[in-house]
Amino acid sequence: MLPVLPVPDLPMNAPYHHGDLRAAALQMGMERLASQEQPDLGLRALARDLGVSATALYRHFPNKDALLDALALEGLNRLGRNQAQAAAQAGGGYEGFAEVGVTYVTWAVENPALLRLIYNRIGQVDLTTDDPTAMGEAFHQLRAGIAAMIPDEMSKDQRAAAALHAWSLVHGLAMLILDGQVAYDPEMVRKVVLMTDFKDN
Amino acid sequence: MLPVLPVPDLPMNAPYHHGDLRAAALQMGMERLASQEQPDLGLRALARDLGVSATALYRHFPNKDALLDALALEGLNRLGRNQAQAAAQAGGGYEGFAEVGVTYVTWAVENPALLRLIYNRIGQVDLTTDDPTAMGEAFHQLRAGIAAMIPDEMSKDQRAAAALHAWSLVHGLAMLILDGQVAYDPEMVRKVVLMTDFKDN
DNA sequence: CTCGCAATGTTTATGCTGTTAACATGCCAA
DNA sequence: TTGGCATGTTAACAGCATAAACATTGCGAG
Repeated sequence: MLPVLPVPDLPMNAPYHHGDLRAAALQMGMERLASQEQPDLGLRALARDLGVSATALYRHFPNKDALLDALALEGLNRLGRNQAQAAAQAGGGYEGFAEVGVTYVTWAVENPALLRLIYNRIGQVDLTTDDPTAMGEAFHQLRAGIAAMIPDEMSKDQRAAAALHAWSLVHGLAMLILDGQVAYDPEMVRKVVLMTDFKDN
Repeated sequence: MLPVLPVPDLPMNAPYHHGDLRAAALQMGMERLASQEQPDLGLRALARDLGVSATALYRHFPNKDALLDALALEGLNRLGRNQAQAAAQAGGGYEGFAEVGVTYVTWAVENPALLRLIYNRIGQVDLTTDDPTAMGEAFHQLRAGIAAMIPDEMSKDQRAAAALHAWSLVHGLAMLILDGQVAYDPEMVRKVVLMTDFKDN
């Protein structure tokens, strides 16, 4: 009794085969990226894991780049939320500033392929796409999250320089770690981040 | 009189077709990298430009990765020499430190594909290769060039942290510029680099 | 001087990739 | 109920790295 019969009315059991592929592709793509180091995906392998034909994805994405852009945008939103949350939780001043920086590096270490994908894709966004401002908007949010920790009493130019300094520092440190040039160590990250001088030069 | 006859003893006139391919491949590869943004090479295109068959390169390199590794190593040596020269020319102290940092970013802006190739390749060097220490040695030289500008009176730990800070900062800034996140401006670079505080925290 | 071998280059072939076109299926609206 | 549109599949193409078999060249030993 209680046989498991296929219910055609409920698309939740089979969400993609005749349901919401694209969402499934994006989710599977994110899982793939989460479990590997390099941001190389491969349409055929992805379709195979989805139990779908290789060319089915072309009904939902014009090409591979569009799929990767969508994944990069999702990753960028996650990163932006992560930074905003860290900025909100952290106290003000120098200590909080370091906390946000450590958060960025930690996220990068935990999501290497996603971080790489974000910066790989952002450089070559086609502004003629249907949603041209999405990427730029998400990056603006990331910058805002970083800039939130800069002391208020600084001049506008100084604030911009400080924000760029902070971004460059944590991004470079993250990249060096991801590329295997330096081992990840939260203590070391904090120490390195705290070597920033907000005084005017 | 004085006819230009083919001198078979001098391989300089036709260096590759029956001469020194491999050297020609590396040279052509470097030229290719110098004239483009992305470090994607393509064996077939390279062989075509060399006027040689697609598979001819396999007589001199076990595979594409080996070719790219060789190019990355050459690029790393150039970068290391560039930094060493800058460290030697620059005065000591804070100002000289900034000069070396600006030099790194400038070189990266002028050699985008090469810088990307270096950091792409270094992460996955196979230590079982015939020359395992070449890459590590070149990177050690680069680190030494950066560390040369750190004040002498600092403790060993502080020196290490300061060197890592400097490397992360300039590398991250260079990457953000190469990825189109921030426009290149030498003044801005110098200002950002000078926001480093060597005092102990 | 010549013969033979090793180094070097070419041709052919294999399996991978992204991508397109032609064909099939299924759901929803008129 | 039926026609059309969204979605999926199959077949095919070009380009990629790579391997195997074949061709050629040049150099060194006899």
